[in-house]
Amino acid sequence: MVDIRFMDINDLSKDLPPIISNTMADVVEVRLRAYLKKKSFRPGDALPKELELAEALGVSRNVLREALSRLRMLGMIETKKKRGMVLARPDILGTFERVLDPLIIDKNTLQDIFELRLVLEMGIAELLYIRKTEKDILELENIAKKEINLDNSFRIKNEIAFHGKLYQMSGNDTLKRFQIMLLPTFDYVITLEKKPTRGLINHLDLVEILKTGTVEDFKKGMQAHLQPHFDRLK
Amino acid sequence: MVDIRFMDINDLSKDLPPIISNTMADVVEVRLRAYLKKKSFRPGDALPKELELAEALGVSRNVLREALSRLRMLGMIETKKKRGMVLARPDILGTFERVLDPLIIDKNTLQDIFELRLVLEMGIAELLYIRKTEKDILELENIAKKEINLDNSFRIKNEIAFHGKLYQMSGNDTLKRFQIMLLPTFDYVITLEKKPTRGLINHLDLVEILKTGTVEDFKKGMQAHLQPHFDRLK
DNA sequence: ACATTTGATATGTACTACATAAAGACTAAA
DNA sequence: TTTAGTCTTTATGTAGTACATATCAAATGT
Repeated sequence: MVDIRFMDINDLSKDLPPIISNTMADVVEVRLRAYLKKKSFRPGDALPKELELAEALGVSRNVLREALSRLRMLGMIETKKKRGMVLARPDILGTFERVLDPLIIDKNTLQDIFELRLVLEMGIAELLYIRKTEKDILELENIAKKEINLDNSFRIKNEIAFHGKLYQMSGNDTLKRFQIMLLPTFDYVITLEKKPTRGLINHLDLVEILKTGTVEDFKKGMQAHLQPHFDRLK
Repeated sequence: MVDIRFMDINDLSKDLPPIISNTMADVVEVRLRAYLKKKSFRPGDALPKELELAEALGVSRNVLREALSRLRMLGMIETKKKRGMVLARPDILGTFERVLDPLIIDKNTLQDIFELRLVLEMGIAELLYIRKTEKDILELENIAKKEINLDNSFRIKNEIAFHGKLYQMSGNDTLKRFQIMLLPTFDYVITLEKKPTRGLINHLDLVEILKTGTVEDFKKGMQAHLQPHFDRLK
């Protein structure tokens, strides 16, 4: 027998996990997911109508609609007025952007995302060299040239343009669209650093490497370019 | 005046963007987002009650609740019985996992995600070397050792375990949780390749490099490890 | 055979009513 | 005074009904 007088609050919360009161809508949402999964609908397939679903699940149409609303927001289903509902192809990143957009991201997550950006830009070299074109490099160069003497606010925009172009050059749509997720980090950096820290390698240098250098050169260049940021990590 | 006979379909769709029949719930969702953003609530702050919000927006409580339900699902707000609260840490990836789970991802996206994985693993080296610990390396080694002779199905699990451990060692929670997003790609690879293609460097080699080698060594090692995959890209 | 109208139907919105849980106030006992 | 118990108030959760609206499909007219 355990003497409860000697149990501290931590042990207690460990033994008694908080009761998660699932609302009906939550349950219905999960059930619907399982249903879609089980019946393995193909995109475009018609779903039963709301009333039928509500009745089958034994909930009011209200509750069912709340659940449906969530799935619809995630792009998992689409509803037309009379057509009923069909299974759709969820736009993976579309949902992401919605969450991230108006967000007061807490500092830890922001830091996480910033690091994620570093990782992406360090790892993008191979794709770049597989898919870069003359035209792309020219555009990138134009972006880099513009930044010669810009004040701070325009500098950020140019940063975004440059690195965004790199993502686009990777030829990977999903990656490209990730930029939206990374946008907050560009401001974040500015607030972190007192004065613009510049690596040994700037954007124009990177462009030059893309033109004439090897993948290895580019990796080293990007590393040097981002070095100031890495130095701040711990 | 433009002669419509000479306008092709592209110009037309440009001038007449498709009508997106925003349902009230959609609008309310957006409005609520803007509201939260503007007022920049702190975590735990109480929101006006449903009736007040509904009245202010001029919609029924039903519609409002659909919108609230979505925000709740995204983790942007939490509602307790007597007071609605705003949550500051919308679980960015939590929503992701929900969408991705039962998903029939189309092939292009799957390919995109696979490439994303390659990019991440190529770029993770710096973080790893900043944060790796003896204990982590030991655990990683144990995972690598287990895979010596496994049949195919267990091999996938081990792949996942190994690379998952790498993500975890990066010390970046967001990155770690990305693994869930990447999981489908592991199967994807298997279906792509006829026989298990192995790079010149295997998992145990990578562990060895982590122990004694430099960051540069590890980058080269990872590159060699993933080379077969890069070879397939175009 | 084609264009128009009309009816049926499924989703969208509104409103009402009640259940339930939680916070706060109030009371009684140690 | 503090603690435990009860009651009241209140905001959310759930159910049900009614009607609006858009769309498909069949019926109708030319």
